[in-house]
Amino acid sequence: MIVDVAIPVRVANSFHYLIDESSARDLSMGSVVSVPFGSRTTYGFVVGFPEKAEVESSKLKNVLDVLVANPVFDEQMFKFLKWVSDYYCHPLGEVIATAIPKAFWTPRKKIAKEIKRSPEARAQNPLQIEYELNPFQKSAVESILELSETRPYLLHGVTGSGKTEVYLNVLESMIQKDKTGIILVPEIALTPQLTQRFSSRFPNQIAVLHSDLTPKERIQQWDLITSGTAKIVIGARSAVFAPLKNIGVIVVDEEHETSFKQEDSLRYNARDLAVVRAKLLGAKVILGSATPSVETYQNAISARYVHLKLPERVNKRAMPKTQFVDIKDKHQWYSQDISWLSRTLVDSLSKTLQQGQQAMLYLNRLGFAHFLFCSDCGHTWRCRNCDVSLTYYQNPPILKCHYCGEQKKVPHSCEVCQGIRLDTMGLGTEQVEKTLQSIFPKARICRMDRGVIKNKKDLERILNRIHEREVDFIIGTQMIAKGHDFPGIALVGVLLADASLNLPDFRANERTFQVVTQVSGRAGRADTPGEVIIQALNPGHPVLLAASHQDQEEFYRTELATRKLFQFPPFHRAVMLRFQHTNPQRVETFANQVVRIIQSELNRRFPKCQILGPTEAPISKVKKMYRWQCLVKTESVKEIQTLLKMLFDWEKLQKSNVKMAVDVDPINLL
DNA sequence: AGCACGCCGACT
DNA sequence: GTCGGCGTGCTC
Repeated sequence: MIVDVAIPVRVANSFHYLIDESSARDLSMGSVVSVPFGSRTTYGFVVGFPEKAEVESSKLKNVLDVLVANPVFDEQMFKFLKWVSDYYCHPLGEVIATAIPKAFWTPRKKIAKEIKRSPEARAQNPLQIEYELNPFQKSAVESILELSETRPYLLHGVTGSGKTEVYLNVLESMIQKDKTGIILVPEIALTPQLTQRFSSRFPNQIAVLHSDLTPKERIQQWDLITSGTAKIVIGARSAVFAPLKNIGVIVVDEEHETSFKQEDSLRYNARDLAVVRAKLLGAKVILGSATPSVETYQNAISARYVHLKLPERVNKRAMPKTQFVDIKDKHQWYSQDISWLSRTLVDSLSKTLQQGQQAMLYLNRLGFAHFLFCSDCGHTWRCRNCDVSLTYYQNPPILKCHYCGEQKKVPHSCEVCQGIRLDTMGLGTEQVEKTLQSIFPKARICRMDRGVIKNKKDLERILNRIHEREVDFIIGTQMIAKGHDFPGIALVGVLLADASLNLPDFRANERTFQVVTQVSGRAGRADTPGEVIIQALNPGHPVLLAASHQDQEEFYRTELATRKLFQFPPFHRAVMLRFQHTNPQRVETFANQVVRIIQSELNRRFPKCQILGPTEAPISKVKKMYRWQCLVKTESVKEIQTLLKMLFDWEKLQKSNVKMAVDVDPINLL
């Protein structure tokens, strides 16, 4: 007999093997087998039983062993995995290996009989508070449970409007109907509160999957899922593949977050896959956000999705008051040499401190300063492997590359002219902390960024200190914008609000709008409305105005008009082709060749498709590899797929050793 | 992705 | 003379 085996390698096709009838009897779709592959032995997944082989039968080798006879995926899951493989143009074997990692199906010596609880589940709160749903929440839940509706839902609610409570109620109803659910969150290690709320509402029925688990914990959680003990899976993007049976709903919380996109190997977007998987299963899918992605928003207003709104904060907390400071204006500066901090903000900080309240400052840059330079000759320190400047850290004193991680000691003199007058430029969170500490010597200041928070424990410790009011000022990067519940923030300051508006990325406006809205939403307490101060070079920028007035419709209207005009997503689909090689000449030549071929093919078959580039990538060198890229834009997914299939043939024809990677629906254009 | 095969530089 | 560098090509 012949079996079709998908092997986790970077080769598009699957491979045929021979197996004798008796061994084949306990084999089925989804079994794992061990096979000879070239000069080595590897494993693969059985994906078919073809009548006859496509290659001459003398070439066929025998299956060596059946590793797992019991299928590791069922028919429905296979359909999904196949879809993923086709859509992202990624080898099926690698897709399966990504979805169902080796650790989970590798036969284990003893299967734990007693059900072990995850740390999250153990920390359950026995006190279960029943919340009264407000009318908006109530009607959202009813609408989602409406059986005849099959479209995805956008649950669009301002910060603090009680989206989680809606998820909980929907889940409750699903569990009653003996169905299960998946909750996808961006970086679960950073959202202990959400997990706790679910654990206390559904004791002993939760499995948690995220990157901070030990291998052992991970397997335990997986066992909870496959054994049917866990009815609800909470996890980061890979949880979209969770092998739950009878899924009734998939929730994507903070659906606009870019961390749902995997940026290496199989470049999938878990939010999009949630929609696809739910559709294949006939399950409900809920995308929740206070600041939906432009793609999702367009789907909602065009009625492809059901648009549910939660316009009110729970307990009717007032929205914060916002004021802008024009930081170009020297009169606004706190002092002559501190141009990034305004008197207005310092005054408000000082008031907040006096009143015993907490303030939060947002700046999206790690370290002390953007780069180090020599005041004598102008030399700047850059990474040897990547075409970027090295970030200057003061504590401990190092120069570090944010792309490859390489670091070195801070020099005392210039490596070019031996001058010793070294200086820094560009602001980072370390510097903000240091400066504020000198202005407010008594203030208790903490930083929240990747520099100080390495894991879940660090985060929990800092969150606890904030909750216990052991901290007055919190300085942070993106991390503070991400859905943590800070009950006592009276003041929020955004230091350089327009820094991110000028990135070479068609989503620069969207990102800025989202982060400013989200950070602003942290301000305000149950009893007092909060205050937001936005410092910017161009404080009148419509994106900042829209974010501060919470005038969302205005933002989406203008942004959608721009996207339409320039034929960007969501009106056109995009595929990024990335070329990499250690030799800059060869990448350039190859990228140009490929683009020329695509261009002629497009002219002939898909005149509406267009191709931009090739251009050198904005970060032209990373880890010693020179990077070129081009962007293909098309109106239909089908065209994209046809195009990509052709591309693979070309790639083979070229026999080039320049690496070409395909990124369907790219998020990161750098 | 691995892994082997193959053709050029510095070592006992 | 060999060890090993990584460029190239293939895997049912």
